[in-house]
Amino acid sequence: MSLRLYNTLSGRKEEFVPLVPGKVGMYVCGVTVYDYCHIGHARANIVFDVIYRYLAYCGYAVTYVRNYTDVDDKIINRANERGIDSQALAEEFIRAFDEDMAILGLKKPTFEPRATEYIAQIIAINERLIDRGLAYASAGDVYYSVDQFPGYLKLSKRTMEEMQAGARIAPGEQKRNPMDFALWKAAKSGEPSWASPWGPGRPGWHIECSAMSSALLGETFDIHGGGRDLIFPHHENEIAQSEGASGKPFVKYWLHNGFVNVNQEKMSKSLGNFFTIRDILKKYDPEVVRFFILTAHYRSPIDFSDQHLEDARLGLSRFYEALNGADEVLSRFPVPKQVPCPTLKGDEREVFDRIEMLDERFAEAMNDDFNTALAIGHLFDAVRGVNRIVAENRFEECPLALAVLNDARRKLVTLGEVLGLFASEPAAWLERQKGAGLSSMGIVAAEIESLIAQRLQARKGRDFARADAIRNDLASRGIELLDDKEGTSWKVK
RNA sequence: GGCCCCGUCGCCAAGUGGUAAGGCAGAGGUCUGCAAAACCUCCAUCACCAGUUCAAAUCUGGUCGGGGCCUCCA
Repeated sequence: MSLRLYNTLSGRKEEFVPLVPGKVGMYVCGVTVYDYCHIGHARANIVFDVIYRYLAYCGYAVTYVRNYTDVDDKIINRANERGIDSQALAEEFIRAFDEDMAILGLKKPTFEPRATEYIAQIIAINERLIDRGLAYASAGDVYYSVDQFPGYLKLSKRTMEEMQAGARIAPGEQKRNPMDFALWKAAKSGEPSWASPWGPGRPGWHIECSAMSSALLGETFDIHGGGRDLIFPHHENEIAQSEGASGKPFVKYWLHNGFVNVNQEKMSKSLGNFFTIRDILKKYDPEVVRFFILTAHYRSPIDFSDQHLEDARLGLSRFYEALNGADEVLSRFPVPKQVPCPTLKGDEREVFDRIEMLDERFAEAMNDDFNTALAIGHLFDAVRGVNRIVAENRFEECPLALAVLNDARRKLVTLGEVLGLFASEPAAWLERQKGAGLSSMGIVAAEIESLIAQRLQARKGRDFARADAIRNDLASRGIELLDDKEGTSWKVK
């Protein structure tokens, strides 16, 4: 059973064969740091975080590079608006990005280079492209001559005619072809600049990724990822630059994640309908956001809405409730060395087998182009298995059930970690949810506890009308009471 | 205008040739003083039409509906 992934370049799923056995070089386009990240960035970064984790789980030594583009028109414009230095602005949003990603539970990539640290390499690629006749200097700018690169548009699968037919590009005065793009821009006053053979200037948009990826991963590497919207022009231009300069294939597998929509409409900066990660985290647990994103396949569009996040919260709670239930049992019963079960029932066997098979089924799903939605479906099966074993409560006569329960718990946590999920202590996570729910409902725990005590008295006196009145009152305020042998607990509905 | 994607149960969502995963919601049952939670059982033939095939949600053509790219954007 091998990993297959959808390669945008070929337009189909392919078996993953790394260039060097056992190793993977992966580059993912990070952010241009001029503003806070939105939920679309969250999706892209979470998706590739999971891909990174899964490749490592499969035993690959992964070198993961995710860049910061810290020099760009937008950064300069925004800095000028605020009257501050563009490098200071970039620093501010690099920090914000790091904070957001940390809260969302992202693992740190192997390298997080910044464009401005690679100016020398950028200039070297420019020179190389000019030498090879693929680029030309013009009035302090350098442009890529797309006519000279035969493979241009092979990633986005379009033709020059198609592009130009609908293009709203005004031919720049210095460009030979309106499709040509800037590799280097001559400095204007008030802009950051570096010395170059063409005079002071700064890099164009796409060149920084070609420079950083080749410096850290080599001229050819395995996986390059990013959002769909980067296919054209960004990744197309990266190919032209990198392959033009090296004469070698640039990337073996191109992976692109789908968009986040808001109310069925694409969320984008230009439409202004975007939510920042910070806004969302005021309302939702970061793990709920991650769970929501991973319940759909990474290439499908997902629709962001309160309802869908609420659904995700319920789904994730189900996992933590089950883990918590397992913990309670396991804290009461030691897992025995010998695990006989003299009276194993047929359907019990089935439950145990499904848990036994969990790793394989998970891997099978993930091996099919990182199908996290299917993988989570399998994990839900294990949840039902755990709940069932706990409900059966046959640990005295069937120690095997305890061993399987322990096994299931361990597997859920291990596989969950591949997805970046279930890292919290279940009891603590559930407590946090209760706390967060309460603060938005204007009720305090002490009041609930007091009402529970009153209800207990009523029940003792068999005054069930009174007891039920209290329960209904709480229910109408969003608090659910749960009676069991140990007493009464509560949770936020 | 050119190119491309999508349309699966009330909602979300897997499934790309062999007879529809999973979650939420719903119905019935077990448990319970009654509930809740949990467990058990039930709950879709895949927008529409016409083809290809022994066999199609999955392939082809068409229709309708939704969305994207061609411009900064994850």
